[in-house]
Amino acid sequence: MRSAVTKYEVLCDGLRQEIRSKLVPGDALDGERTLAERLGVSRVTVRRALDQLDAEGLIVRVHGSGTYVSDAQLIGKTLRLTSFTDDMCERGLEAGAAVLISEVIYADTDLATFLRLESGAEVLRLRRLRLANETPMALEDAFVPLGLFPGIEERDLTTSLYASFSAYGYTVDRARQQITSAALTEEEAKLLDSTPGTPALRVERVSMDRLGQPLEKVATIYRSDRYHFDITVRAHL
Amino acid sequence: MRSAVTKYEVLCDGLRQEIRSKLVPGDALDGERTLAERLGVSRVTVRRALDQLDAEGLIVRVHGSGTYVSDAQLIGKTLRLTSFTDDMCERGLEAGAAVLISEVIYADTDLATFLRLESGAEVLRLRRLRLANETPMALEDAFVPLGLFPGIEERDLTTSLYASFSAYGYTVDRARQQITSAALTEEEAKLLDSTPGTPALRVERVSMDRLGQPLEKVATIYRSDRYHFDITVRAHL
DNA sequence: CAGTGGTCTAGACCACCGA
DNA sequence: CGGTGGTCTAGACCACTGC
Repeated sequence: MRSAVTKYEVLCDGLRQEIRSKLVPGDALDGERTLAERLGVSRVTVRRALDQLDAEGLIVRVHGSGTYVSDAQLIGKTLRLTSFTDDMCERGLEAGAAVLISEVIYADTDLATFLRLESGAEVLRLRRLRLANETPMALEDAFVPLGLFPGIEERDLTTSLYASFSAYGYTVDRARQQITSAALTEEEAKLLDSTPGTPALRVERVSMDRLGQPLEKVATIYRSDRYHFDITVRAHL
Repeated sequence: MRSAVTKYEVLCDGLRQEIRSKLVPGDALDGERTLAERLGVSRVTVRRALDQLDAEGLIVRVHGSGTYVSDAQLIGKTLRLTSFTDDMCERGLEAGAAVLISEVIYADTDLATFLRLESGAEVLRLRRLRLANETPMALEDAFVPLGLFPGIEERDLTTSLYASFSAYGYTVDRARQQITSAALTEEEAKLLDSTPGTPALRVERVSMDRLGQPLEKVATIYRSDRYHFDITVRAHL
């Protein structure tokens, strides 16, 4: 847990707390000027905090009327990028991974393009079975450039890759995902404890840091009876 | 096209233009103070515009160094809620719809919960085949509360429902989507010009306005060989 | 009409980067 | 060190809501 440092972060946390504990959906918050005075900050700072809560969907601001607590439970929080591990945590399950293949390969032109490398560059290929409470959920093929993460193949690969990345000073900021569906092959079905031909979700993801540097390319097959995507998308940008 | 009214919107558009036309990824923008002076606005306003572009992934700000154009093409634009019609437009295809069923039904408890109605309330059920350039892409079942949209069943239902909504003063602000996969049934396969058992993407969506009022519930089956989801998700928030 | 949120300003100080 | 972005302020005016 990192503590908030800026005033608006503190304010945000405080308001979140207040909303969760004292208020119910539909309740009005204090006006911006009132909040500013009560908390000893400027109105601009209050607004910045409220902007944040608005973006999170916790509050609704109505021009000329006031600021209200929204139906938080109706607004899925997901739209946020999460790792498989976080994902399972949120569902109250324990994430695990069994490493099936861990090998150093040389990027073909296709992979090199995705990861912005020269073709032939060294890449760790990591094939893992992802588990939730010991149950197979997904089959994952990750490709990680060794140029960025030298020696990563020696680390513990049964947990979140994102955690390992941060040991090298890289943080995943965003990811581009492509979601399709496909029938399970015989091998996939065997590993996922299912039957061949069953429809499954196939997700290809390229994760990047804040500067757009690709950190990994992952292809994952999810058992669609055990996993689905829950996303909230917004219109205004 | 609606024209921008506020200064920061104008600024945003101007900067977007400049980035697209004069600059390439990696180029530095003018400093915030320089921009403010050049454009005759305050620095706060400049920052607000830059915040916007940052959120869109068009620029990268580096503390102590400067603001730079990011690799725009690597950052998928989608994360924005789009209607099928918009979606097809963006891909350069012409969207169409063939109405298969249009009937008034009474909400069962399940549907009533999703749409926040009392069970038994009147709802328009609209089953449509969605087309792109005449080719079947998806099969859609939409449920629209007639209490909010009286007489909507008399309107042109071969285009975007979202457009009809705005005629009633409602705008879709966000939607909660659940993405799974399923095998095509015989009926679905027939309509989609495919074969039964083929894996397809199944999306359930509840669209809401800014206040969280549910406007429609839609279940859609996409031919996964012709359609996939392309989304960019972000970590920070 | 008074009170709300929305926009905008001019100026201050801090933290960080690179020469 | 100077220049950059990041945070914060006090105060102004506008647009909208609801009585």
